[in-house]
Amino acid sequence: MASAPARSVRGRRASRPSGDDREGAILATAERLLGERALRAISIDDLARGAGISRPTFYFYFPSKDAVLLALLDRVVREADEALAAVPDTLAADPSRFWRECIATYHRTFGAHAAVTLACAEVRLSNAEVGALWSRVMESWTQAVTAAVEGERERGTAPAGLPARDLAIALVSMNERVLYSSFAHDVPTVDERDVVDVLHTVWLNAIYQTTTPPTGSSRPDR
Amino acid sequence: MASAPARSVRGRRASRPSGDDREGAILATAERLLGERALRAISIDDLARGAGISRPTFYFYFPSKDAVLLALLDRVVREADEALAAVPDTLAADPSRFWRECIATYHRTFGAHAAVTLACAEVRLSNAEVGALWSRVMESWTQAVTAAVEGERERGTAPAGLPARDLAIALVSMNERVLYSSFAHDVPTVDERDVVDVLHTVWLNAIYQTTTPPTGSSRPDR
DNA sequence: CACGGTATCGACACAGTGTCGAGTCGGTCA
DNA sequence: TGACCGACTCGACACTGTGTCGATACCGTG
Repeated sequence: MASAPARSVRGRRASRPSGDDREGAILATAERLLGERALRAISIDDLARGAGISRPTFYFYFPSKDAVLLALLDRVVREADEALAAVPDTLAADPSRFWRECIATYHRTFGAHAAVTLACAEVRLSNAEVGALWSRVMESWTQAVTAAVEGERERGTAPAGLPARDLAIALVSMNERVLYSSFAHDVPTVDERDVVDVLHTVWLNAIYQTTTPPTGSSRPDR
Repeated sequence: MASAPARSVRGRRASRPSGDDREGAILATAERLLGERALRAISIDDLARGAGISRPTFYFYFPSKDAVLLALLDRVVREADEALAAVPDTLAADPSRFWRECIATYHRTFGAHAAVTLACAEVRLSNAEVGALWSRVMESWTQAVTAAVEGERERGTAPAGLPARDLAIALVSMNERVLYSSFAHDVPTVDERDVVDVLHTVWLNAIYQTTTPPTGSSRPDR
């Protein structure tokens, strides 16, 4: 949906770099520059020059600077979806580990593209498309958590309490914000090495209302 | 020299409005326009015109658009500080009520200036001064919670667990994000009427690890 | 080889920001 | 009273960045 418009197959090996090369070059330049400064401090001219083209030519590939970021976010989101799908479903056997793995996976994936994540967190407030994709991620994460919590309650593992969806929203929101602060080195922030641990603990308390998780935490040493 | 007479039409009023009037007018215009659209869609010319002055004159009062927002935020923060200081310290007698009142106070105060709050949440990512003030609020809120949690633990009311500061950061961050979504009518979001309730419950679980709060909630009906 | 889609850029129009210098105005003091 | 000062005001300018348009070059295909 959010990927670049599917153009017909472009010319093969030619003396001139193909459009796909250019598109990739713009994307690569953008991610590199985002590591140095904020998107708002990167002009379209910077992006174009970095990709070896002129500013008007940039518009042949992307309608705006934000569209480049959207494409970048799209890649990261896809990566996160894949990584999350690869998390083994140990919810029944070892719920603590399951929640921890999910949280750690988000942390790892978005942390690996912190520059893009940070830029998107800012742009999503002003750009509807980035905002929509971001919301979609939050929503799907929320739905998955809601379902898992309801499952645990049916199994009798977790006690009843707040509507599962409300609880899920609160927890997912907390993760977003805490992870963001951690990537941005915001103040106040949790020590980078402890974030996953801290979030994990709050999740368990909120879902199971118990100090000691149902089964031992995979990293109880702090 | 040889100034055109047609040019000096302005300044008809008997007494010129004072600088304070202008400053207040700019602030008022800004808060009003922020209720209609985002800061980025408000030009300095809009602000100046709204205050009855020209664009260059705007710069006599504020160095930039962001500075106006900073002044606005400063007022809201002051208001929040006062409101919070007025919350009765029932931590020992009725902890549940105490936490609820604190959360509700933030919700009420910032909610009363949702437009300013929303604008600041966006600008703080790009403007260092707004960001610093915002961080200061987060930090002081965090420190207060940290101290209260430590107090509860010493009293034996709350069990040991996560370092109090880490727990505080996680909870305060959650509040910020959930309250923001609520004001912004973001997706996913908790129903406006339930936000305080939901946050309150998660706080109690995280701090006391118990389903039923130490003493009855002041609004258990949902 | 000419045709058409792909790709490219110079030049322009435009919106917004910030600054400068030239003023106006009301009050103070010699 | 009139020279002066500081608060206040704005027209005009310089600058930066965005987005568009029309002209043109390139290249595989018929």
